[in-house]
Amino acid sequence: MNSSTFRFAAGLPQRSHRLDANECLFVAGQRATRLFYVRKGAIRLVRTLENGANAVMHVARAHEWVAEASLFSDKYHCDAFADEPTTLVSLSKQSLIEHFESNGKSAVEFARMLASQLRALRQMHEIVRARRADDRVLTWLQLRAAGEPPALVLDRTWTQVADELALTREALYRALARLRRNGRARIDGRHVVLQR
Amino acid sequence: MNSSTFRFAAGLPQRSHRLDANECLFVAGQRATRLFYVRKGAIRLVRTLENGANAVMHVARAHEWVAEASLFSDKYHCDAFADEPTTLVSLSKQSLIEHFESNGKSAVEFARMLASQLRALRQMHEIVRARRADDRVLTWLQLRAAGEPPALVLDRTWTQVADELALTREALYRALARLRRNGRARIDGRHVVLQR
DNA sequence: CGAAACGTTGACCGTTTTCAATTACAGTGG
DNA sequence: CCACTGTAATTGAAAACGGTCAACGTTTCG
Repeated sequence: MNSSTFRFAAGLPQRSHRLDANECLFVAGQRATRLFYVRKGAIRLVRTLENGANAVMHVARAHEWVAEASLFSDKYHCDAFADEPTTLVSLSKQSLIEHFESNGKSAVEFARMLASQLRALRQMHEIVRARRADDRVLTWLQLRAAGEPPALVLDRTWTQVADELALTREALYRALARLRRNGRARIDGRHVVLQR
Repeated sequence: MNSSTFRFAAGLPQRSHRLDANECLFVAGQRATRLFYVRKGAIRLVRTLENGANAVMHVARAHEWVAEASLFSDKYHCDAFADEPTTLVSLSKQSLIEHFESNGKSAVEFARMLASQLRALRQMHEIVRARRADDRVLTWLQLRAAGEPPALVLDRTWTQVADELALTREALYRALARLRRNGRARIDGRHVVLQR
């Protein structure tokens, strides 16, 4: 997903944007003429349901595109708000599509990025479908660990990991404690070594 | 996702395949030279983790592609098995990529399909992240309902819905019963009308 | 026709959430 | 340099919720 740089958009005119926390980037129904890329911060995509409830559809973080799908639709179908102070760049959809259509290699690059996001999301989706916290945590660690024995160093806080796994941080800490007790993993701060 | 027909692959040489239930389509590590499309049945993509555990990464059903991501990688990174008797067609990756690179419009079509899958999956992902069964069910129904009052007719069994929502069917029925009791929805067989 | 799957509900059990409290640490302003 | 504030990390106890098991009627399909 970090490979989602501008390789395929090189040379196209860009605009910069800066939003404060909770500031609105666009709302559902608005004509979608530009595609956004998050430089720093995060954008929350929210869909307002018929009964007024809100469903968060996605949170686009630094180095991710915002609603790539809108590249292919006339209107945005979500509201977009900054989760925190955020800087973005944007491209004209029209010029981007024209660029792709006349430059297949760029289009393939873009498709490659979409496919990679899809693969990553499928992974997370299957993990979150697991019912027990231990399964989610262990699978997540295993998918990230490398080497013999498999090991990794976290690049974020455990609290953030808990959120990704759709667990409370308490549940995550307890799962980690169990893994440690059962000898399935050695965990020291952000360093993890899986056993067996 | 059903729009993921062969528009963008028209004219390219294709091969047909037929698998029995549990028959293997490919294994992780094998060179990925062809891209598969499910005509009928379903293909289960399984990743075997370092400790021998299996994680189902995805189930590709009729009218879906199998591991589009492998279009961009040398090797398959999952094992693929037929969930039931399944028929597929396949295309040479190389000819497909060449086709895309020289024909931007087709590449954009392909990207459009990937983006639509991504959007759909993000939706389901956010739903499954919800902790309470009622929230998952209600959000799922609201996203599908249309009209005034919002209503829908299921195109599948409630058991299949339960699986999509990562709930047991019992939990789903109880959630439906609660929605009915609270007056949030009128449910009769596969017909649902949301209230308020 | 019979078996398998679907639909539905109750009781009980296991796991997670919630609430609460404590320690540790990093950044901030006086 | 230090008290001060906010967040992360950690654990316990009680409450809420979904899973599992069980039972039963109904529908579907070979």
